[in-house]
Amino acid sequence: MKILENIEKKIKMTPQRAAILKYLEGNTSHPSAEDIFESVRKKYPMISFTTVYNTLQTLKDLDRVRELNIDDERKRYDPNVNLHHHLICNNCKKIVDIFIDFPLDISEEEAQGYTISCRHVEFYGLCPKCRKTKNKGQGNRNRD
Amino acid sequence: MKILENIEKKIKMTPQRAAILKYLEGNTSHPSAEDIFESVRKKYPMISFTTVYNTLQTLKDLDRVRELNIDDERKRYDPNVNLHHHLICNNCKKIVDIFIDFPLDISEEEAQGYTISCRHVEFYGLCPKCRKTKNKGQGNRNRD
DNA sequence: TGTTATATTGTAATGATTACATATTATACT
DNA sequence: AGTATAATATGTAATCATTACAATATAACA
Repeated sequence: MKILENIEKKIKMTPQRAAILKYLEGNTSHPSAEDIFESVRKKYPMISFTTVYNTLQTLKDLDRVRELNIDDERKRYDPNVNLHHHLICNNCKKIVDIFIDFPLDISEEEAQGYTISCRHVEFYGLCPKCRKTKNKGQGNRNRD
Repeated sequence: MKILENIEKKIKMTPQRAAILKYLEGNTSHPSAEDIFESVRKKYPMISFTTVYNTLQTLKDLDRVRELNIDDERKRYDPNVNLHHHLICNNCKKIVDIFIDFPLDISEEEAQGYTISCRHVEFYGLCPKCRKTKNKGQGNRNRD
């Protein structure tokens, strides 16, 4: 399901929300709240950071956005809520999707009494760009 | 390798560090910095939060501790640096270990040019205790 | 068009983590 | 054992992401 699909029926549509939704629709860059804020601000300079967080919360509640904890510095958001996994660059923090259905079933005993609701595989490594420029004093976050 | 093994040869040993190391050795509770601070403080009331963070940084640099991003509220630390995965309760944030070697190899194409250095599977769910007490206004972090 | 619930904004608060300057101390070398 | 010194501990302040809140504005619906 697309993030925008039928969303106007679920939430009150405002120009700010429309701009955030437009930015997120089909976006595979796994933006942080700040990324979203900075991008939307170009068209709506009056938008508030709080609105970005509020909208993300609303979208999370409606399962239209997934919050990722893979970046140790900030939360990242993914409008693709279908099952998939992620690969992050330890240097620039660029995240890419991994669409593989790994066998991750575990027994009840292994689950130690927990009821499991979801699974996520995180791959950590170095992206092609950072591998090339390693050992040159780099350490900057990706800003594609 | 145990966390304490040969560690005195690598770092300057102090009573504070010894207390932190003792707390971490064999600890499977995946404590936060605050957990460590509060526990160590019982014996060493003068210990500083900064010392806890500094020591954790030192241990990370020496690969004696692994920093976990699985809890969205705070970083958690694991003295077991051998390959394993984790299961977290969405309610109380209690984390348990999963010692299963899942097949997680991906092709070069699937890695999209990244050099992969490690893999981590995160399971999310509800622990037995929280499942029982659900819908009773609970929402509290685990404090075993 | 008016009403009203809901959203937006700006600012302030919070909470985790880091930076920094000063005081202390473990270690190595006489 | 005594001392030098490089590393560590401490306390406080700063930073950064995120959340709380109160006042204002507005989309949706009658």
